[in-house]
Parts: sequence; structure tokens; C-alpha cells
Amino acid sequence: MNQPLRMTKQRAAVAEALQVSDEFRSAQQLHELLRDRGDAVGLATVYRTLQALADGGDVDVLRTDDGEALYRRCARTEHHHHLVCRSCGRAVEIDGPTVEAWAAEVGSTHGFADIEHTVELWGTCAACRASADRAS
Amino acid sequence: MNQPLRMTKQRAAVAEALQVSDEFRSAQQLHELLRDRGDAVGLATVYRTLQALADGGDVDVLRTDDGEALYRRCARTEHHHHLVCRSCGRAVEIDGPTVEAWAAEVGSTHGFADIEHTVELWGTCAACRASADRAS
DNA sequence: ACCAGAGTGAGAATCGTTATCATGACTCCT
DNA sequence: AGGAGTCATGATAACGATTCTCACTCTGGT
Ligand SMILES: [Mn+2]
Ligand SMILES: [Mn+2]
Ligand SMILES: [Zn+2]
Ligand SMILES: [Zn+2]
Repeated sequence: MNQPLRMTKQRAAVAEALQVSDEFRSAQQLHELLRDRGDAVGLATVYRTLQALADGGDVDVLRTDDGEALYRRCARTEHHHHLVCRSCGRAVEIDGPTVEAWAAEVGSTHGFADIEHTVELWGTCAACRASADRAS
Repeated sequence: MNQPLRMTKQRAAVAEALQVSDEFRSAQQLHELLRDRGDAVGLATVYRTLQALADGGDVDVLRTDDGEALYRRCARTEHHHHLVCRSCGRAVEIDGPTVEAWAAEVGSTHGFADIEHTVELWGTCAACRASADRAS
């Protein structure tokens, strides 16, 4: 039922690139990153691989304010949320202890089913704040 | 400094369309809706108007899982969140009493500044559930 | 009525993402 | 090793949402 999912050097390269950085990256950023590093991989393959990883729950995906998808290999595989730096993508994994229950309750209270929730925090990390100061 | 913002029949039509429905709608949906209703408005104008309304805080914007922007004129103008039906866009305005404080705290704890948060709940409303049953 | 300038809209241009499809790589069998 | 069958890749075309252009049309104030 499930395709074998072969391990190719391309897929390995994409996975590697994700391991390395702790930041959320777009498909295109990863594509460039790989090109620069020498492990050129077709853009289409980058997208395909990311999608596969996302479907398998191996990478987290979130959307920028303007709709661009960002990917990150998180340390934790269980459900969690993020505090992401708007300018560099650096992210911290966080829990919303109360949020989980609250979401489910609010949902059923209003007669909705199959509730899912989106909870992401955005901010500017200390490092980016520092370099912004330097530039002013 | 701020342009006058003239009232044209197009802007009125878009605003009207938003008043009417209680559901989150995409720019294109609104465009069609207006065309059908007789008040044809150029797609570009629909986008421009929605953007202006959003900037002015008069409509709320949220992003679909696949990045499409949805707009809704909410009853409340203060900060709030939504429980949205995945299939019809119907939405309920909700508060995340604890969430607000939690978000700010988590942010500063990790050295992030200018914290913003995204909290949206998705589900299937009772009405859509009913019509889904009927179809099976 | 008149005019300066904001607003409009058809269509071109962007841009992220997905679909095609011919070519290449891998697996398994003989 | 040789070959069939299958999955994967990648250049490129296609898409879909959104934005940009720019010539033309209104609005609002005098
Ligand atoms: Mn959660
Ligand atoms: Mn909030
Ligand atoms: Zn940063
Ligand atoms: Zn519904």
C-alpha cells in the first residue's frame, strides 16, 4: 500500500540540510543552500521531498504572513508549537498546555467537529535585534 | 499624510458583500459574488479594497492551510480569534483569555521581542456535517 | 462646471508551488 | 551480468493567487 520510499542522495541531501539548521526555511532557501553546498538538487525534488517529510510528520510546516511555507526538522516529534523569529527563522519549540484542552472544548461547545488548532508565536530574536541596532 | 480614501460604489459594494455574510471568504469568492449580484467590481479593486480594510483593522484576515487569504468583517473590533469551518467558512469569534498572557510571557522568556501570535481553530460546523451525511 | 488627483480595471507580470514527461537510478529476478 | 519493471529526478511548462501597469474614469472640493 505504501510505496517503498527509496533513499536517494537527493533525499539525503535535503534531510541533511534540515538537520543542520535550527531555523525554519523555505523550499527555495533550501534549494539555494544545497546548490551552494555543492549538493545540487532539483527544485521540484526539494518540494517533493519536503512534502513527503511533512506528510510523514518528520518536519513541521508553517505559513508566513504572506503565505509562504517554511519547514523545520524539530527535535520533538509530538505535537507542539513554535516561537519563530520573523527575520531569521530561528525557532523555539513550545507547549501550550492549557491551549490544547481549551481548543477542543471551544470547538465542541459551538457544535464543530474534527477540531484542529493553529498556534504560532512570532517575534524578533535577540540576535536579530542586535544586528538591527548595529545597522541603525 | 493619509489619503482621503474616497467612497466609490466599488468600495461600497465590497464592504456590503462583507457585511452580508458571516463567513470567511476569499477575494475571488467575493469577486464572483459581486459579479453575480450585479455589482461587478474588478478583481484588482477587490484585492485593493480588502487590503485597505485589513490595514484599517476593519476586516480580519486568515490563511488557509494552502496559503489562500480569507477575509471577514467581524462584529468585534478588538483582538480576538476564530473557530472556522473548513468547508463553508462559517466562523465564530472567540477569546483566548489565558493565551494572550501566555504568548507574551513565553516570548520574553526566550529573549524575543515584538511578539505576535496566531491562534485559529478549524473544524467542521454542524450544518456542513449534516449535508455531508445526506450525501453518503 | 472644472480640475487635481485618487480610483478603477483589463491584462501583464510575479511568485510560490505543482504537474509533465522524458531520462536516469535502483531492485529484483534469471 | 543482463533486462524488465518501477520509483525518482529535473528541466520546463502550467497553475493559481496576488500584485503591478497604465490609460481612462470618477470623486470631492472650489
Ligand atoms: Mn497545540
Ligand atoms: Mn490572542
Ligand atoms: Zn532572528
Ligand atoms: Zn460549515
